[in-house]
Amino acid sequence: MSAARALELSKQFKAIADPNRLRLVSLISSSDGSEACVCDLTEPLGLGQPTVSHHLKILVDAGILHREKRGVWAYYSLVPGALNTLAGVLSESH
Amino acid sequence: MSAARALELSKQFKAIADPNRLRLVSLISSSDGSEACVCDLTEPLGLGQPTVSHHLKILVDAGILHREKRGVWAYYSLVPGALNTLAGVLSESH
DNA sequence: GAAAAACATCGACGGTTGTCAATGTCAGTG
DNA sequence: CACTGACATTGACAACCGTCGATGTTTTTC
Repeated sequence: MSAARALELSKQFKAIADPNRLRLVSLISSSDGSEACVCDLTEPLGLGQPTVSHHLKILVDAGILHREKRGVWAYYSLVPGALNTLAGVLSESH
Repeated sequence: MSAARALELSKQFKAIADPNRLRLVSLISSSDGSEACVCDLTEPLGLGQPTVSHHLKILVDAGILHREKRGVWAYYSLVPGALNTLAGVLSESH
């Protein structure tokens, strides 16, 4: 694996290598319509709203979550295939 | 996903969420006999021996690599199924 | 337009991480 | 037993990370 490819992949793995972000992804994927707004996510995680927004931004920047603003709410959903690509890296060739 | 389970998984993801450790895993899995010693790994990564040993220890502590001392050399290999378990987490239920 | 609600951003703080130089440990060699 | 080579451990340092309180922005409501 090239250094450049490793750096690229590490950015995505870093994004999910946090307990609260793993729970965010899990909560969103199991939500109604596979999407959730920030106000639905703060209480089950026990974190403040700014902290949850911060984590969500990291996941969006890594290409794992998608953000859609509808009215006053921001709805977050999984980017199709993003996690599967990472899963493929971990299971290939061994 | 429970907070405890998320914490447990995040420790393993943190272990591979580093470009040099991703390359270590890749180098080892593609090595002859699927194992390698430290002296084989320092040069392709361009890192010092203590740094490589440090990264390898993190991967061993996370249950991703196995360490076997034979004479003066320490041989590192993949723990069977460890990466596949992580891959399963990323591809289940969505 | 004022007020409220949802969310983002900023600044700051302790804790963690990746790297290196120096040193320690242990097995093999002569 | 002294020496060498492979590796682990320690200590130190800058950089980064997760969290929070405070504040800014935007949309809806009255």
